[in-house]
Amino acid sequence: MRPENIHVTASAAPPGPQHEDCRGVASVLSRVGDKWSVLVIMLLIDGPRRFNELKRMINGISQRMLTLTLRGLERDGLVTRTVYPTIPPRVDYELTDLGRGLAEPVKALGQWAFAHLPEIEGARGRFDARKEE
Amino acid sequence: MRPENIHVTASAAPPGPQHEDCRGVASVLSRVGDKWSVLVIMLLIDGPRRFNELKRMINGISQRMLTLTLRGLERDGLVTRTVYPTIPPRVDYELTDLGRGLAEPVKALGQWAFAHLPEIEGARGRFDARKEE
DNA sequence: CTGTATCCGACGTGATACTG
DNA sequence: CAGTATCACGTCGGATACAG
Repeated sequence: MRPENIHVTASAAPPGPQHEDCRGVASVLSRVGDKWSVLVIMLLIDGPRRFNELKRMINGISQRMLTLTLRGLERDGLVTRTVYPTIPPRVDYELTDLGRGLAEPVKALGQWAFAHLPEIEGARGRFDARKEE
Repeated sequence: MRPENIHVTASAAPPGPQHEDCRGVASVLSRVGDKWSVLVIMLLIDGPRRFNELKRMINGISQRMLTLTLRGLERDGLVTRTVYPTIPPRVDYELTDLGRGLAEPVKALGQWAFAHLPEIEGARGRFDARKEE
């Protein structure tokens, strides 16, 4: 997210530019669009998880991506990272209140998506079919 | 969006894999994460718009990206594209019922993001500050 | 006006190897 | 176990030029 000018948030019409809080909003939206972030949030909803625990649950994510995803979530204050200096080391990730708050609208969106999947996939099919003559 | 295995949707816990509708859900979520798509949807909420009208309203989007974004939305059945074979040509884009439906949870998410921007940016600032010693 | 085609650099992502 | 570092590759996105 590094666009320069955007003019929305819930506005419209030709009148003119609005604010630039949109950039911030956009950065949050893109986190939702991020494949792994949403997944991780969902998995953390009912309690803290360890690193490899998450890795196994997701199946298909690389170590690298999981690390980056968790860092991003931590940076945004959505999850906490607590290290137990035992050996072997143990790190727990847990949703913050903020994270749990975000989970709600995200779930709503997910449910909408799930409910309308047939329509969307149908539309895609028709669109694609029409294009290849 | 071409991951292979994901195990969520609203689930959790170690139990086991779920379905693979998640891939579909993920594809919808990534559309929301897409910077431009959400913007365009918001702009179309109160009526149809022409191509260049959208282009001007967004300011910063390239012609290419606007075209691609609109194609994507059209493909998913979220917007309709109607061509008036006048000269010069005129093309209107309008939200479908499905598109308007999607706009709702998206707005909810946008409002949450807007409301919690301060917290998030604060968290980011603290996180970044801590890292550079 | 509304696109499509091409070039090209920037970034995201997975695979792999190595460290505390 | 929980990361970091490096590399190689593919895609995304902007700029530009051109077409209907």
